[in-house]
Amino acid sequence: MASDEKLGRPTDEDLTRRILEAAGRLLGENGYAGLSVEKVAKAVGCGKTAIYRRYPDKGALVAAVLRSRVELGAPPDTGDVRADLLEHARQNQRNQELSPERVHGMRAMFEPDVFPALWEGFFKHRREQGIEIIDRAIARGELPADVHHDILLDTIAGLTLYRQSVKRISIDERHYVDVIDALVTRPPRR
Amino acid sequence: MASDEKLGRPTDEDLTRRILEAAGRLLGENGYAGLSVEKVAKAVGCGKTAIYRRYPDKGALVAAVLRSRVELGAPPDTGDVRADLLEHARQNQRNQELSPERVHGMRAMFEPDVFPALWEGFFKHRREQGIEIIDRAIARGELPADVHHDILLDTIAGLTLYRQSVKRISIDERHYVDVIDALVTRPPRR
DNA sequence: ACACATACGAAACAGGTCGTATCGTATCGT
DNA sequence: ACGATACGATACGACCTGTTTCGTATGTGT
Repeated sequence: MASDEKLGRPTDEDLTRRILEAAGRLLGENGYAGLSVEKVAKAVGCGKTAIYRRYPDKGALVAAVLRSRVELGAPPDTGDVRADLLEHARQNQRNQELSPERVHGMRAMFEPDVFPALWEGFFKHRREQGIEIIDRAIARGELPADVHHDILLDTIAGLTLYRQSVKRISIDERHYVDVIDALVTRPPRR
Repeated sequence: MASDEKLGRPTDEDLTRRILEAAGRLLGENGYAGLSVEKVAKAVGCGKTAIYRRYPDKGALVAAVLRSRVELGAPPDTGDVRADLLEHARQNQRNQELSPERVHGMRAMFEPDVFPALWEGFFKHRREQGIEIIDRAIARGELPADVHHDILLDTIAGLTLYRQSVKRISIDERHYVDVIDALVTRPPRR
């Protein structure tokens, strides 16, 4: 039995890092369609083999790039639902906030070959964190028991998504506060 | 001088219609990347020439498909801002409401070669209609003069976008009413 | 009737891309 | 030393984009 170590030459993790870095840069510059695996290999100075061994196809590579640039920290728990939702919104914004060129990267999440992996690895998790925030608020009596979790969360998430991916403009924290205040004061019901 | 008629054989408008129809169907089935101009030509029974004469590239073709399926009716003017915004939101939803397979078509709007044409031909126009609704509401005293037009409109538009393109679920009219009510009651300020 | 201008379908083309396969070589554990 | 795997290089088939060329069809102006 001896060891759990894998046999053979180990995968070069530093190479993995460089692949994701270069792919991210090229994705930001040229968009999903303009990104070619061959260019990534060229930029890194490796062969296509190294890339295809790690990711089954281009979509998986791009999904990995996006996930590597996203944070999935613990959901905030300040005791105040407005503060929690504000931090939740901030996290949304940070995860989507890319430099102007890289808006292409963000939009790549809608590619049919990219989205499913991102839903499983990211959106689902984010939703669960939001649900937690709201459930705690209900328990504290800050929100009515029949509040519509998803509508409330999707409104906040949608504002960021629309701004970043359509209009390419970030949102002032003050405006998040206004929208969250409105939604908490008159919450959508089931 | 005589006539304004164009010289030569006139463009076959029925063929144009069939091209957009077939392109829309294939786009819905296979997404943007899975759509090929050659397949469209094959489906229609025409040559690629006929397509490239109408649209300079694949992106323009897809943009034309999306615009052909979108309504840009007059902005509602009921005298009540809540009713106007609800109709505005309904229009958003109708414009994005595609059968499940066709969610691919919707997402194609984020393609770098498609988006610019759609911004000019659609989003900009929709925004102007929303601004009009809000300005009339301010004039009637239903909204404060320092309301933040874009944040209010983007919140409504974002909810639909997030739901349709990320979660693929339509929104009950009742929930639009709730969200709009909250936003009008405590509007985001400048 | 006839010339002209344009649209049409078919086909070939160059350039790029994806993803696979095949080399020989390098680097690990046993 | 040996087996197993990663690595770089290269070639490959299949497909796609967008251009061009050809002969043909269909309109207008004289």
